[in-house]
Amino acid sequence: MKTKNLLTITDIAKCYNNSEISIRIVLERIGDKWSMIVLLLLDEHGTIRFHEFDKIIHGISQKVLSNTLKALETDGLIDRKAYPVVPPKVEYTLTDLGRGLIPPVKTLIDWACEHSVDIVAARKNHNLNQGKF
Amino acid sequence: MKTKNLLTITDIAKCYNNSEISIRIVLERIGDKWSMIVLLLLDEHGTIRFHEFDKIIHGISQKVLSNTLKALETDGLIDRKAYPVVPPKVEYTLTDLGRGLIPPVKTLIDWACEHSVDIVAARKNHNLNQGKF
DNA sequence: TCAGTTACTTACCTATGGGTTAGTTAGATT
DNA sequence: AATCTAACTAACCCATAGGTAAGTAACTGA
Repeated sequence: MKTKNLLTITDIAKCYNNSEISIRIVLERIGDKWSMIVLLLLDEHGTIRFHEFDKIIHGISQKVLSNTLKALETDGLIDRKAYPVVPPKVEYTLTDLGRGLIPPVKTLIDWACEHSVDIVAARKNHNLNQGKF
Repeated sequence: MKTKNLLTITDIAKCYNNSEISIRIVLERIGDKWSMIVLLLLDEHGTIRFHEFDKIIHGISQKVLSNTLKALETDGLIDRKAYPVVPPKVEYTLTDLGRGLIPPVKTLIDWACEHSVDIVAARKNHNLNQGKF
């Protein structure tokens, strides 16, 4: 049997002059439930305070919001500025690095908004063929 | 106190003439550990058989590979063609829908390969400042 | 007859993401 | 003295993603 000359994911990544780690790092950071949304909102608003996020992102809990912001900050995508006042005031903004991530993310979202209908249709169709529903 | 006129994620999505559901649908599909990698490999190779995936994707288990492929097929991103032979032969390819997803995904990966270094550096720096390590 | 091949499933387990609710801090305001 | 506010943290729980190991189906070739 002739074996195809298969490229591994590492090979592909090497074409991009980098290892598969790069891909994983970014996927793990922004592939979660809220990170992309936080980044997009910051891009729209410029600056957002903690309790503002809490209000405008429907369904996120304070704990998870806190975790998400902390992770994004740790990875240099957003900036946290705390004012020494009472009650506390903390402002979040995009860093340059985070701002750079916006275009690729938007490209993805553009596709999502155009094609999520197709995905849902395919899903429905597939389930019909499987006799579900 | 003057309240800012904050845009919710729904508002933002509406600018794209679509609901936040679109975003979530796509994020949930390709935000997992392996989907993007499978799509990229299919884009590179055109056609891949099950056990070929098994070999070229380092670290994926047969169960998870099976789940991933099934999910991508259900959502119309890849095509599964089974030949009635023994031992079995099954070929996976991208659908038109799946092929369309490649450019946005690559845009993201390009960014990842360029900037994962910055993320890692930020992470290290942050941990140093926190006195960790 | 028995091993080999391919594409899976099945049973099982663990780590983790994310949710809920309640508590804390500390000065400003009433 | 009591209450309010903003930004969290802590304790707890559950569902699920993903991993391991083993099994199955069904024909081929030795």
